[in-house]
Amino acid sequence: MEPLLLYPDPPPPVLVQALDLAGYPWKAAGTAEAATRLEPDEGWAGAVVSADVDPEGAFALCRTLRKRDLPLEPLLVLVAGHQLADLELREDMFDDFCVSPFQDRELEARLKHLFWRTGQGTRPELVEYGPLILNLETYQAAIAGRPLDLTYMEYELLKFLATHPGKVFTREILLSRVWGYEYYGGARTVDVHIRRLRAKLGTEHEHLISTVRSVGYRFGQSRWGL
Amino acid sequence: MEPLLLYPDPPPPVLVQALDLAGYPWKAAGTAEAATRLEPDEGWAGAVVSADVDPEGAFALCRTLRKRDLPLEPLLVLVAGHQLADLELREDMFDDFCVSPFQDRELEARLKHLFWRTGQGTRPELVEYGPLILNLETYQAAIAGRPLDLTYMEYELLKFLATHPGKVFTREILLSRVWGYEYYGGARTVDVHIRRLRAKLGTEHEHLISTVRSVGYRFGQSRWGL
DNA sequence: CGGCCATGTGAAGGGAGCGTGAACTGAGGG
DNA sequence: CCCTCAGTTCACGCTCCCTTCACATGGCCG
Repeated sequence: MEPLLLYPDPPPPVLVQALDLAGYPWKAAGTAEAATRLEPDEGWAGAVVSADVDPEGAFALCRTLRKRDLPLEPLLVLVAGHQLADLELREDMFDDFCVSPFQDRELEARLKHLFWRTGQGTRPELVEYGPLILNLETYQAAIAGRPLDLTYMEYELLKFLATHPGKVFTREILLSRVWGYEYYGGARTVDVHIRRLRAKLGTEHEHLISTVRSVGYRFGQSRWGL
Repeated sequence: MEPLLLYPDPPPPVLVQALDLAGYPWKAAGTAEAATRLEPDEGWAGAVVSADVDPEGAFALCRTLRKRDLPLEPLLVLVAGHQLADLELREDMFDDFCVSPFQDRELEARLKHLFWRTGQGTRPELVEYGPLILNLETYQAAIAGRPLDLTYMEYELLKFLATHPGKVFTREILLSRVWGYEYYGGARTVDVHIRRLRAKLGTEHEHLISTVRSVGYRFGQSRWGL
């Protein structure tokens, strides 16, 4: 799991304790610049911003995180009881809040519900097989969390193979199903695309596409076990 | 304002006190049948279900309210601290929760935030994505606070893209959805409008619209992991 | 071991797709 | 009538990548 972004730096000990107890990884940042600098390639899993010590800095950070090109979600703020009235003017800057002092398990329950909720709303149409994920709506692909930069034909070929895992296809079948029935070209074209796909999958995952000599190619495991 | 549905009947005095203090009208129901019988013509504004006395009955009611043709929203449950772990298995039965004993103003803040959040869905006068803001009522647009002077078609195109962030659309789909189903013209028209939009977004934000070669265009980015 | 066939590999060309500048059309206004 | 502006279309050129070919590699058979 990607780490949570915490504010301020260092974060309040009670917050750290609760997150460690719940098993959430985290990194702390004291400024928006630090948050950008420390951000993992896959982005933050979310943010927990403590606003009871430095409200101005905390909400300024919330605003910045929300205005990014890829808005940070979900965002949970910790507030003291006397700050509850201030939240009304900042509804758009957070997804949930927690009143200090809080129980460890309340924070954990809120994070769980937030992740569940934000995951529900934007459930895209996905093709998944092991570490491979294809997002059919956005034409994006990822292997083991790492984004894959695929060309159009590479994506179409991988999509076709991944939607029929374990099955072997001849080059001719692939040409007709992926390229189109009227396609007339050399069968070796398939080989080259398979090679590029393997290269982009990386040495760790290239075995996802296996060669069946004298027949064609197969994605994923064969179905002997079924 | 329509009344809130409360459970059980009679509701806990602390709950009644908090709601009366905040000015929310309410009616209590002890069973799902009573909830249906007492429901106003315009429907409930929401529900607050206290689960600390009778958890089984409370969550059974939640399930019933959620399974209706028009699911009741928003739904807030009150739980005792020791019940927090039970929430994980019932994520889909509530929108937010509050831990007893609670402060009056925490419940008020949670209801406010819930109404704000669910109100977003039914009243989208604003479209926001990161630094971009579209005001649908005034036909104004702004990027990172800077006003954008968009023409009609530019605005319509950007609005359509921004309301479906991450998703890729072909030129044909864009022509039919933005220009109109009966439109008959060259697909390159889309290219030119995309280019003008990028120019007006500025070099800092033009990457919000990305080209997916051989497919079409995409606004914003997609989230991975879920 | 040696021949043969199937597949992997590297490189090069050519064409499709898209960005870009500019012209054209029609509506609206002074 | 001329000017402006929005929308559309066109021509040009560049980039990318699909395709192809030649060669290398490797497995299977005698």
